[in-house]
Amino acid sequence: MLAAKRQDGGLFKGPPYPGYPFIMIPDLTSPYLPNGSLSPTARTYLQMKWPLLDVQAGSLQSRQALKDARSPSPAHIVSNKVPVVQHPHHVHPLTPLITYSNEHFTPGNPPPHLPADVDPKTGIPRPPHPPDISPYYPLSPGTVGQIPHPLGWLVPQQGQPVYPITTGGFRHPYPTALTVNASMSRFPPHMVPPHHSLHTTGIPHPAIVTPTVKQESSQSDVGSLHSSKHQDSKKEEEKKKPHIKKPLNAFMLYMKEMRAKVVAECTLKESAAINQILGRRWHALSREEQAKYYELARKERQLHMQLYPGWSARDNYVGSYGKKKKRKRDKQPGETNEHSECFLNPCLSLPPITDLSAPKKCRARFGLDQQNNWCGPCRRKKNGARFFPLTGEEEEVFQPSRTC
DNA sequence: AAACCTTTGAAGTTA
DNA sequence: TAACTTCAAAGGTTT
Repeated sequence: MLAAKRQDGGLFKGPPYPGYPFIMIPDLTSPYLPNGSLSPTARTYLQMKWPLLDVQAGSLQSRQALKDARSPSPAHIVSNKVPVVQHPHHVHPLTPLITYSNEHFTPGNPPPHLPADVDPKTGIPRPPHPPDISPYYPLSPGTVGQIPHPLGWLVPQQGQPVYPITTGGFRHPYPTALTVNASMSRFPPHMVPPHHSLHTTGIPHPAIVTPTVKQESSQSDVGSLHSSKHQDSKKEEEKKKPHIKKPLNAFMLYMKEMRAKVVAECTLKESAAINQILGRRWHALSREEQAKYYELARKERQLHMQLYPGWSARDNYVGSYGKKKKRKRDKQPGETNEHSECFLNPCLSLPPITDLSAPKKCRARFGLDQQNNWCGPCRRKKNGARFFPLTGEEEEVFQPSRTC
């Protein structure tokens, strides 16, 4: 219950940036920018994500927003921002938002004169990503209109039934709207039929990961030694149960969109380093820009709730999916990050990070405007922080502390 | 081959 | 209720 309350946006815990709810609440009912135009983010997202999903019957707070979101007629929707083709194995199905127009995410954007990207694997120069097309969707010119909608599982295809009712012959990554509704109406959450590992196209949904054969075999090996019938049946259930991934949070959505761009900008290829850059860029975003992602993340959660009423993040915790507990590498206090030097790369237009291990949780959690909520160590560190007015970005220069 | 690294945020668990 | 933990993505690196 609590989770549901938290997810519906009505009882949001204080967001990292206080401006978020106040910015976004009006946006719930209007995906339009202050200038009156529909924001590309909302435009693309809403057009693609909510054309058909019936969310009005429930009790979520933003029903009206969703209703409104679905309302715009095609004439209202500028199609030039709908370039998306979803690679079934790489793109989250809930990721039409990847279609954001870059123009709205200028912070940290590279200068236009930057050279074309080079594929790190092939060495072949990659064409620059068209501003309207997500870098996650490599499209050849003229193919946009031919490529299935990234939300094909939600969007009607020409000449095809919108929501084919499938039978046991197929597994669906996400249930179609019909099956969603059916499951919602016919089954209590814990009994939602797990028949959604594959889309009607047969393409496995990236958000749903079926345990691998190897995992299953290893489980069965163990089971052969110690299992009882009860344990076997339990494992059978687990085998059948698809792994429904968590909905992406705002930062994850941002990362997904911006990763390719950052990779293209500099020579770094290591995700950990890229993520550090993305984290800094995230903080460099204006609140309005961040708010877009928070809003999208909120809708992701809503949609996820609609699709998987009985799902809980707990389902993905260690043990329920057969993952081994992560091993932790001991990192000595003060140990410098091996990638620090990478941040000297001028392509980042950011100052070098002196101490990458410095925690930022208070800043991340409360934001700069609520420093009174920060823990003591973070406040002290903040006092010693150095600012770089050129980028407007804060750079902390202090000894690492594990306090926060 | 599997875990690690690294980021933020959501949500779960623990004390 | 605060603090802590896990997981979500990504892919090169480490074990």
